[in-house]
Amino acid sequence: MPTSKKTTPTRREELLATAAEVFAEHGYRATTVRRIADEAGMLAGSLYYHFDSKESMLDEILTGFLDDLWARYDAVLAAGHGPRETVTALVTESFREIDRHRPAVALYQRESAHLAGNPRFAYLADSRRRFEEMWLGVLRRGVADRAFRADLDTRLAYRFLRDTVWVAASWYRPGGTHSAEEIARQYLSMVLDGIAPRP
Amino acid sequence: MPTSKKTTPTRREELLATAAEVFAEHGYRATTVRRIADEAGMLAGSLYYHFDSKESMLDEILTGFLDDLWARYDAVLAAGHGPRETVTALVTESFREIDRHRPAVALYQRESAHLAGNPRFAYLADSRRRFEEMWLGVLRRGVADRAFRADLDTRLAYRFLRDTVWVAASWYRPGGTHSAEEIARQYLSMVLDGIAPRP
Amino acid sequence: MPTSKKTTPTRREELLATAAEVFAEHGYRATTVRRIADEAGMLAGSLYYHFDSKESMLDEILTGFLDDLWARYDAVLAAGHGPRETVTALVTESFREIDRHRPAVALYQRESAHLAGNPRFAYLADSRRRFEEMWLGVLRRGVADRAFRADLDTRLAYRFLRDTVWVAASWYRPGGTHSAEEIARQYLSMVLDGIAPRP
Amino acid sequence: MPTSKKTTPTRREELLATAAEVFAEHGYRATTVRRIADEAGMLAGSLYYHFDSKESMLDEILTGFLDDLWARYDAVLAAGHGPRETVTALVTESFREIDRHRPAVALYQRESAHLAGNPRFAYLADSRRRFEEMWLGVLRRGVADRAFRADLDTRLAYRFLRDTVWVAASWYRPGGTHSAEEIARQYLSMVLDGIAPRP
DNA sequence: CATGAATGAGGTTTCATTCAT
DNA sequence: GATGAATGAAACCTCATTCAT
Repeated sequence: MPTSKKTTPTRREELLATAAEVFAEHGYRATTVRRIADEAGMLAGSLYYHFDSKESMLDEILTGFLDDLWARYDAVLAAGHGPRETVTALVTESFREIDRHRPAVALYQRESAHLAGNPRFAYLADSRRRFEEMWLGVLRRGVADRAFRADLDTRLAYRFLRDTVWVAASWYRPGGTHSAEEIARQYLSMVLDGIAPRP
Repeated sequence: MPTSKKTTPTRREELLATAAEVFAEHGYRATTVRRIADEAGMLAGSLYYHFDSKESMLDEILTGFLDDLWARYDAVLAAGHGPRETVTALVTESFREIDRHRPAVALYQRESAHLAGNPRFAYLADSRRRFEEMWLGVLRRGVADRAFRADLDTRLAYRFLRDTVWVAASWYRPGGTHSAEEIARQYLSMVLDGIAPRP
Repeated sequence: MPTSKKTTPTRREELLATAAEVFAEHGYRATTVRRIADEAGMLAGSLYYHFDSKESMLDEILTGFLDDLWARYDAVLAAGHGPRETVTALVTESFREIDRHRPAVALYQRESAHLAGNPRFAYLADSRRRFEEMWLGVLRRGVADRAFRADLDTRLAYRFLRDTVWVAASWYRPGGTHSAEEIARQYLSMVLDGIAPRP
Repeated sequence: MPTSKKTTPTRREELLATAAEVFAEHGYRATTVRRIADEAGMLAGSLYYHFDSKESMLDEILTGFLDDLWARYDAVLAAGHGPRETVTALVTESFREIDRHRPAVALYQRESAHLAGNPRFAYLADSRRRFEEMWLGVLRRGVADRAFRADLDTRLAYRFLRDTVWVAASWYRPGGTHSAEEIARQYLSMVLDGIAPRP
């Protein structure tokens, strides 16, 4: 019986959620601070009572998402499952994360590549590296254990998995016909077993 | 009447290639006309001798790419292969297109969603629709023909394929270790047969 | 009967002292109300319980300083000394004033010129005029009395004295190696007798 | 027949002169970019074709002045005069500099203290140090040579001279009744010999 | 007395675009 | 074909000030 930790969100959190939504829809650059303020029912200047800059909103949105994501990934990795189960759990957690933080994930997908050059967002490159290590590790172990095909190009498979999962944030809508878990199951069946029928 | 077909590229074409490169790297909004001009070794104002506007550069880049792409897709569809072969051919052509027009593809991937609302770029929504119809048609026929698994969620598989292929434009570099055809083969083996070993 | 004459300073006075310090350091314009409030350990809005506006703080600081200064100058002038003694007394009182109200003096020196146009600060121009009259009077009397050199350009000497004294507020720090009186003595010896040795 | 080296000033130089004028009159902070542009007969944004920022205008004005000043001071020092002549020459050059670069000097006087903390303006602190060394050197040599009084407090005299000279920029107007050289002569007679008659 | 939150005016800066030369 | 200079709209941000609590 999980007691909801969610107390009433602070004004900051509300505003960040609004900002994330708009950023995700139009892109960071194309989003004006005025637009966010409009959406929040205040004047553009008023946002600066809560945040230092437009960039710091972006920063907070991305770190909030990544911190949460890694906490969950770490829990999965700590469980010590076999490769197939680990892939399953990681993909499932990823789709759950899209469910929880859709705008942040879409934003991350859209902007992280060119933000990574900015010192303030160096953690994006760090995260990307951990990501790569994590997936390559799981995939290689899977190949070694014969959980995955021996001829698998793990680097390519890593990119394939990474992209496939996160791009879903661009079309996924919480409360749609499929739950995050269902989408994860479908994706996994394609990735693990392919779309061609097994004999 | 010197219509240059594939001989030396015109100055326009050179400039468009430059613009596409910069757009792809930084995003359309974040790219300044001055930056494109710098890269082309001229002043910002001088670009307006060649193009009406920044938007018209974007337009020309995207139509150039889509016209080419559809010509090739249409050729594949006209060949009348079976579903598995058609998927194979379409995916292969897609990766070849990334090879030929990488910046344009990356740009398309990044910007098409929110450009679609702009009347000038209505053709993006049209293209997207044709895309969807094409893929859904192939996939459904494949399920009917038992070329693909009976339990395949074709809408989800469509998104999966679409995203998976195009996102590759964000990391693919022509002249890397894998040719476009090799990457296509690897992707197809994952999509068609999965990463788990077949019994 | 709590009229605080010179006992514990009221909160207003404390806040004005803080404001004067910050104004003097960064200039009036460059000083934000928030900065003053920070320094005073409160929020910007809270200052408005004590003062009408940022400008009224400036006003109070400047009038406080000028009222005090003129009371002292008037006492000197009323004493009816000769020119040399009067100059000595005025310069000494000026340095004492710097000692007592350093931030206010620095502020006055820095801002009075362009504040003088503002009707609210018309008293600055008045004060400047009285200043000029006072000094010119003393210097001219001194020349007439042969207390000062016959060839003295009194207008130039006036500016020289005025500037020389007040600019000291920008580097003087109370509690330094020299007392106000000592600095006054040194200044006077330079002004009255020059830095070259007297035969 | 000194051939005027002054070719027609570039647009940049014209704009800098305008900016310096306005900065000097109202202070750097209180001066809006729009005000400068108005004075120059253009729109605020147009200034950014010529300069990176308001700060870079300030920077260029100050470096232009200081470079010129030091070139002249260095020439004086290189001449190897005795202390009294050196002081005379330095003060005279200073007043000439006020004549040439009045707004820049006024600006320097008004803003250098609090700009010095800004890394971009570190050269202000450097210049101030060289200034101090130069003056202290001359004064000490003068005391040793008996050109100046034995009891002279050289540190105090340095400040006295420094301030006295530069503050004149706040009231000096080129083309007034006194030439720069005349003012210098008067100042020097006060500083060197005092305002009291010599016996 | 003080806080937290907001306003609104105005500031600096960016940038696509124009145009005479 | 290209340059140098400018426009003008709109962006981000600052800050004195207000006010309910």
